[in-house]
Amino acid sequence: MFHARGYEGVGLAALTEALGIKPPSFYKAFGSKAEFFARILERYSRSVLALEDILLPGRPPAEALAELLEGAAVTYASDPQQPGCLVLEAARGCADEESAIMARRAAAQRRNQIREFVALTHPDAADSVTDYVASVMSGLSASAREGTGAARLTVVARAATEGVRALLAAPKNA
Amino acid sequence: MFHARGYEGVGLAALTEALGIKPPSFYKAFGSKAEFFARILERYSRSVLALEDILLPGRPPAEALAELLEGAAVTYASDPQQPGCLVLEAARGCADEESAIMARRAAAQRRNQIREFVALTHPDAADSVTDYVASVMSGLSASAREGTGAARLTVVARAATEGVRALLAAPKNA
DNA sequence: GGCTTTTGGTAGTGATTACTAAAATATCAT
DNA sequence: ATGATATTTTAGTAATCACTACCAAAAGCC
Repeated sequence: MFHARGYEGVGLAALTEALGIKPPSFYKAFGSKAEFFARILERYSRSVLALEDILLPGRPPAEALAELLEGAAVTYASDPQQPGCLVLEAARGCADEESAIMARRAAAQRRNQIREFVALTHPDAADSVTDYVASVMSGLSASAREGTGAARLTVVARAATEGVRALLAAPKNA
Repeated sequence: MFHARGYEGVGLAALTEALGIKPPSFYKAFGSKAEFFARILERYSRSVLALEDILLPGRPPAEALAELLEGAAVTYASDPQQPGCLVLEAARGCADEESAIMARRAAAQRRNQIREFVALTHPDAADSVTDYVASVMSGLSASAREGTGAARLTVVARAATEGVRALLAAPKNA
C-alpha cells in the first residue's frame, strides 16, 4: 500500500482495515505508523534487487552495474500497481518528513555498497560512478511511476550503461 | 513553496499567510488550491529550461540534448531550497491526486517537444531517445533533491550523454 | 473455581485539512 | 454626500489525520 500510494497517501484507517485490526492493536504491535513504515522499508531493502548477489567482488564493474540497471528496469515496472522503487520514491518527501529521512538513510546504505564495489577496481571513478548509477536508478523509478513499461525501461537502462563505461574509462572528465 | 515542500506539503494556511490574504480572498482570486497550482506549473514550464531555445531545428540532436541535460543538472541544483524540477517532482504523486495529473500533463508536453525535435533527424530513435532523456532528467531531479550539488550532477549529465549518442547511432538495440 | 495478566475493541482526543456563508468594510459612480 | 457594488474578514463547516484513555473478554496460573 505504501508502495502504491506513498507514506502520506496511506492513512491509519486504511492500514488497520487491511490488517483486520483496530488502531490500538496496531500501536501495541508496531509502535507508530513511522516505525511500521521503517520495518517495511528494511524488508524491501533486503529483498528487492539484493546488491550482494549482483555486485560480486571480482566481477567487472561495467558488467555488474549493467545487470543492476537492467534489473532495476524490469523490477520497477514489473508490478503496474507498485511502480518504481519503494525506497527511492519515499526519499522524495521534503526534508522534515520522517518517512523521507528513513528512506534516504536506506538509499545511502545502498549507495555505499555500490561505491565500495566500484572502488575495488576503479577507486578514482567510484564517486562519480556511484552518483551516476544512483541517478539513473532514480530516473528509472520515476519513469516507471509515470507508466513506462519494462521493455522501454530496459532500452533506457542499456543506453545508460554507456555512461557507466565512459566514467570508468575517464573518471576525471568533469 | 510548492517547489520546496510539494503540493500536499503546503497548506492553505501557509499560502494565504504568505500572500497576505485570507482564505476567501484566495478562492475569489484563484478558484481553488489546485487551480492555483496549475498556474504555477504552467508558469514554471514556460520559464525554466525553455526547450524552444535549446532544441533548435537543424542543430545536431546529440549536441542539443547534451546542453539540455547539463542545463538541467545546473538548474535543478542551483537553488538548494528548491531542488529538482517542480514539474517532475509533482508528477510523482499517486495517480488519483489532481496535482500529479496536472504535472504529468505538463511533463508529457515537454516529452512531445523532445520527441518531435529528435524525429526531425532520427525518426527511428525518437521514441527511445525521448524515453531516455526524460528518465535521465527525472534522475537528475531526484538526485538534486537528495542533495547532490551542481558539480557532481553535471558529471552525471555528461556521462548520460553517452547514452544519447548510443541510442542515436543504434536505435534498435533493444 | 478464583485470580492475575494479556489481548483486543469502543469511542473519542485535539489538530489540521480544504473550503465557505454571512457580516463588515472599502470603493465607486452619481 | 449617498446608494450600489466590490472586496475582505470573521468565524466556522465537515472531514480526515495520527493517536489513546478506558473497558470487556479471553487466557494462563495456582
